[in-house]
Amino acid sequence: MPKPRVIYWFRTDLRLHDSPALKAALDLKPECLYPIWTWDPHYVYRARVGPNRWQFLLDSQNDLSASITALNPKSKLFLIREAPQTLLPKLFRAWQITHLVFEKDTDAYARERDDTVMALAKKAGVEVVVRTGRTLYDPDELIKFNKGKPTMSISQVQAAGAKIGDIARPIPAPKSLPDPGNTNLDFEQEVPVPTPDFNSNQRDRDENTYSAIAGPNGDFAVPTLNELGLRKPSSPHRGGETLALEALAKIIANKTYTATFEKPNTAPTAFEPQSTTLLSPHLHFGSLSCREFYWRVQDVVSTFKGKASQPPTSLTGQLLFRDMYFGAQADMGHSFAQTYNNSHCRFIPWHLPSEIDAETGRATGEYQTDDSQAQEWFTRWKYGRTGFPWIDALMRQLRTEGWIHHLGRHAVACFLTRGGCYIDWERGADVFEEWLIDHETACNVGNWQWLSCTAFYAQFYRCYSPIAFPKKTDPEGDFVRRYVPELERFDKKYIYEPWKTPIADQKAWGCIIKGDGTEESKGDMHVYPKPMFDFPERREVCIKAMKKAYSIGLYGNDPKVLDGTWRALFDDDAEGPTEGKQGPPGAMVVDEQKEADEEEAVQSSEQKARTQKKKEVITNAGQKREAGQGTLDAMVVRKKKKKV
DNA sequence: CGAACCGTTGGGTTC
DNA sequence: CGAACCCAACGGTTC
Repeated sequence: MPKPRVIYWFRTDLRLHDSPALKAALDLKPECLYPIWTWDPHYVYRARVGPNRWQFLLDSQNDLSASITALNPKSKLFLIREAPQTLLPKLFRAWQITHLVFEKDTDAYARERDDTVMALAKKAGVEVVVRTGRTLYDPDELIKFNKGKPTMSISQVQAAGAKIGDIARPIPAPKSLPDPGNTNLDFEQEVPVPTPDFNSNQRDRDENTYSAIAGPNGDFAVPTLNELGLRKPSSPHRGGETLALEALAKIIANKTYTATFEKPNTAPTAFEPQSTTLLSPHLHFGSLSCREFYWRVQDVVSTFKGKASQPPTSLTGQLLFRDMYFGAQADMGHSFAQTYNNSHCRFIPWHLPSEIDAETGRATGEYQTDDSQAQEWFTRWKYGRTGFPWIDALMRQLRTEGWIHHLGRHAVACFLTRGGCYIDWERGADVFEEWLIDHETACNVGNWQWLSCTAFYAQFYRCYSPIAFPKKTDPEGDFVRRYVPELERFDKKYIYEPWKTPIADQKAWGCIIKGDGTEESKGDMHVYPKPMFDFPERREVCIKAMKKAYSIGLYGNDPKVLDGTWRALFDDDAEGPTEGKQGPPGAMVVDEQKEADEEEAVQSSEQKARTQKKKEVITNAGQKREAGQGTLDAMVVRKKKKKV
């Protein structure tokens, strides 16, 4: 038997401590171990990732690479710039690999990717070793012990978890690592096609990370933000296992905080420091193990002299919610992240619905602008110009720092969907995906469904007020003053509703409340927009619309949703794109043939204008661009035409 | 089977 | 000022 030559494939497990998969690799007693990262074009071009999360990823990779080198000066994180599906078979041959080891990943794309890679490994005679480590429980096990169904409530997770058994204690980081073998790459690099590039709006120059397979210096280095062509990151939150373990230690040192933490009682208005742990981005990239977190907390709780908090509100409870969302996503795959064809997501006729590729049934990443006012509200929401200081402060904090408090996320999500704009939760999820440094598809999508009352939660009459809610924890308005500095000098009486401020006071406090957020400040006088709608009025409209949608009771996989006949069930004057003749022909699907027929049949100039408007494609940045070559639209069109 | 109760995180009024 | 209660009312689970 030849001695094992092992590739350890790092993905969302950028750490050395508590890695069951890395332990499995070392247990093989390999002759050589290659710690690698495959620079996947799916992540570079297809996922929405802003500069702040890129920075966090590169931080995490660089820190891990340094830690590997500290254990073995010959080793590092070998970063190889090619899609894993084409790269790995070539590596198997070039390095005479016997084993491929990685941590299980149940994300929809990751499953497909790993299935492909496992088939290729089998073909190459390479043994694959997979270990669970990303969540407290294996999501597939959770489903199995939840009667084969997705975990949709925390009690289901707790019941299934009790059947699975104890959560494993963390594994210490290895004290040494085997040498890598030769690192020859005597094969051709397959350079990916960079279009469509969903991250083009994140760049201010060309992306150039595929210039050479082992990087511009041939040293397998982690790419730089410069190579990625990214705009400058603005977040103060930085990544890496070293920082993660330091941050955890600091939290654990405060025994009262750790043992009595109750999420609903933490303040979303707190900043410097924030009221929650901010460990979520480390959990996402795997620079912190969830079991390390769980047991360090549990050990404090079990020796705590006072009354400790309990799941689901306690710190460990937060990890259970994470597992719940993974257990839901793992069962539903791609359909989990969209309404269309989702068996567990309620259908609500929101504005700005996702465009669906009729062939695959999957969201294309684009959306339909059914209503110009909703589009304007969406853009104002995204860029923090709604005229509601609480909402705007949160969205500005999100954009610049990449992190906001969980309850702040509730506030902006409720406002965008069922409690204000009546805009599709998928639009909000897209923005969070782009800007959050802790973006985790399962948790992000799950929480957007929760807040929009389309899954996990149904009490839509409980609605967050952008005025009353922040007042509870921040009557002075310090949070708003920090992130909406033009209102810094406003009296606390008006800080959450500045449009009520007398003109004389507006002038005295240096900010005029007027316009829609597009107006420039004049001299030393700032301008802050008027609220974009009357909130109590919108709340009433939304609750009424939600009540109607609930009574109709469709889910995303209902035949009426799939074929578009849902329209007949909703009133023409209700919220949402419900107007039978004016709306897109089939559910959220744009049927190209029908669209073309309609175009030909256009008679009035009014209709003509509308048809032309539909041809504009709105990017995830809310910027209009021409639909054409290089867009996902174009790709889909090509695919369809080929079939015809 | 129906009623009661519960669900991590609402707002407003009353006491 | 904090706790208790109502508002108008969801689905899922328990009894």
